[in-house]
Amino acid sequence: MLEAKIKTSVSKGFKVLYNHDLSLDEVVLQPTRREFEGTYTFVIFPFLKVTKAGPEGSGRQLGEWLLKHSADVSAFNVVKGFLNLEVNPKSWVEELERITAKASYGSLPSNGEKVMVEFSSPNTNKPLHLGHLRNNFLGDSSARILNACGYEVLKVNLVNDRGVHICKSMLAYQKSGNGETPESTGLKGDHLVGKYYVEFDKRYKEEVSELVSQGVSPEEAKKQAPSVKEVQEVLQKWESGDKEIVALWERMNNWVYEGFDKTYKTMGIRFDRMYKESNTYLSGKEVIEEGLEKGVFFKKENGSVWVDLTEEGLDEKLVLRADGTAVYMTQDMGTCDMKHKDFSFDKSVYVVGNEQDYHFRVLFAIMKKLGRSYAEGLYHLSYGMVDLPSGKMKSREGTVVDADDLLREMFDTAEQHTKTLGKTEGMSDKEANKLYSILGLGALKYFLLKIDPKKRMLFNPKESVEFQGHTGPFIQYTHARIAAILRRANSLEMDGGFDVDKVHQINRREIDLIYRISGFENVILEAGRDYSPAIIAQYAYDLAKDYNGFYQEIPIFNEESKEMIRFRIVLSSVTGRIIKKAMGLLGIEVPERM
RNA sequence: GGCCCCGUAGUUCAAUGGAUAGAAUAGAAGUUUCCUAAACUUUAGAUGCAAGUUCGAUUCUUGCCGGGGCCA
Repeated sequence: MLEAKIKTSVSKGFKVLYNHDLSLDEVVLQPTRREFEGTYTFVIFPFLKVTKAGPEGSGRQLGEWLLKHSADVSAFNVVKGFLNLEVNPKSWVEELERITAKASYGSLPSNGEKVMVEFSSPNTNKPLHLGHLRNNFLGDSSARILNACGYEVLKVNLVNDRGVHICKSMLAYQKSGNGETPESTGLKGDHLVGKYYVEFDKRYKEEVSELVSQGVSPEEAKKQAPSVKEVQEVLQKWESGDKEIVALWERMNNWVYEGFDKTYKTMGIRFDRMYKESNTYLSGKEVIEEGLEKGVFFKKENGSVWVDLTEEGLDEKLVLRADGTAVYMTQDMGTCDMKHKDFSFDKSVYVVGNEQDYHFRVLFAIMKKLGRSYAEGLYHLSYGMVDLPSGKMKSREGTVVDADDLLREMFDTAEQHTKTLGKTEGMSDKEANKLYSILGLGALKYFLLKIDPKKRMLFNPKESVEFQGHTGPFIQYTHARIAAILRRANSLEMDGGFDVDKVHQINRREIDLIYRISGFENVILEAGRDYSPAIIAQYAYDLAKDYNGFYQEIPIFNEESKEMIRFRIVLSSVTGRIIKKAMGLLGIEVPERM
């Protein structure tokens, strides 16, 4: 708001001084670097042609004009081509007042658009792992951010519940399951099914090495292993609706769903709608027909159907096999239509790893070629892999970090840290456990979300359980500190706001804080535009950092002027509110004490 | 082989084409008669290499080197 006012003034100044129209978007105000006086910096260089003067001269001209005509600018200095503006203390105080009064600060008004966010999308043959966590946290957070940007959001999970992978678990279970159930084993359903998936793989490997020892080439052996054939049989039975197989499939999938539900609940993640691939995998055939009619697709001699995307800079791509069976692209086209029919979205976001970049480029290009009105709104939120210090996670080598284990460890670590610091005093067990969960999840979510989604990241278990420095708990701690301030303020009956006209002087720390606070909504928009929770994460950290600096330097209650105390309480309160809101956008809760 | 992504302090991450490249960790040195020291302050330390575009490049272009991914 303050920034917008100053931008308007700059634009006006350009009109008056140089008779040049400058849109507000062209006026870029960047934060003044620490070593110079000022808050906002306007870079003159790009406009020298308009001002027809040197950088210093132009800066001075504009600075003088602003000083005279803007009530918000109290001083300026020009260094080379940089015009640094200092803001009137009163303007800062008023800015804080405006933000305080706006209960909805941090939630932008509805923009009338709908966005569907698909994420998680697990296979039902094994439990969730660290890679899924990045996906889930990203998807959940992006949905929250888009919602704050004014979109109506629908979170969906498209579960891959069919196919050869689950058949593997089923086959192994048939052979050696002995009627085990989650109840009989005490294992979480997804882990039980995962156990049989591993068992299948073990058996399969044994078969392969057996064949190899008999002189079969490794490549052949992989195809010839009896298990391969058996799994294909199970899959065919499933596809033809074999009662026994379908019943087993349902039973085992239900175990997995129960397991997933628990994990989702622990993570604090919910979906508005579930799609199951068993319901969608046959869709897309009608799109093939349509594409052929429209001449978007073409048939090769063997009957397979292709799309030519060389004009789009891509290849020719198979969309239906010669035998008429679907490939992934087939069902994704169908599902895309289905989703739009269900929700009539303006945007549809797929949170999927970057190994599928090419797939989505093709899918979106096809939907565009088919003339889908919503094709422009399709977006692949592509994220990088999560590596371990030991290298890539590989399920075959057992280096996968299990989600449930990891969550458990985070809670345990939170408990240890908290107890070591003696912070559980006066807390009931229930409160304490709730706190461990908030802190453990906060640390984990923050650790995974603070990094630019697009980038591949390193998950160092040691650093992930760190509660100091650039971490979730650091920010949570700041919130708890503020909460303590507010409790005291409340007990002193000093939390009723302040009188703008009675606050005359504020210092650098306070300015930094208000400046940061006033940038929140722009940050939300930026994060929404870039689909990047990392931007919010960085902001929350900067804000907490600013507050701690303020807190350290300025004793809030030890101050003569009652009005200044009240002002600082409001400043604290607003900061706390925004920390809570920002962390909320990451799906992270903040405690009142810790 | 074709296409895509990534190389920034010892390490993990930042930086709409703008000033002397920011943090965090690890290292060194400090701050608790005072609102929560899970904090704060000080200090040292980096753009893979080579050209080009530009008033100005970590950012854009090209080549090389190194890492990763996708395609059959």
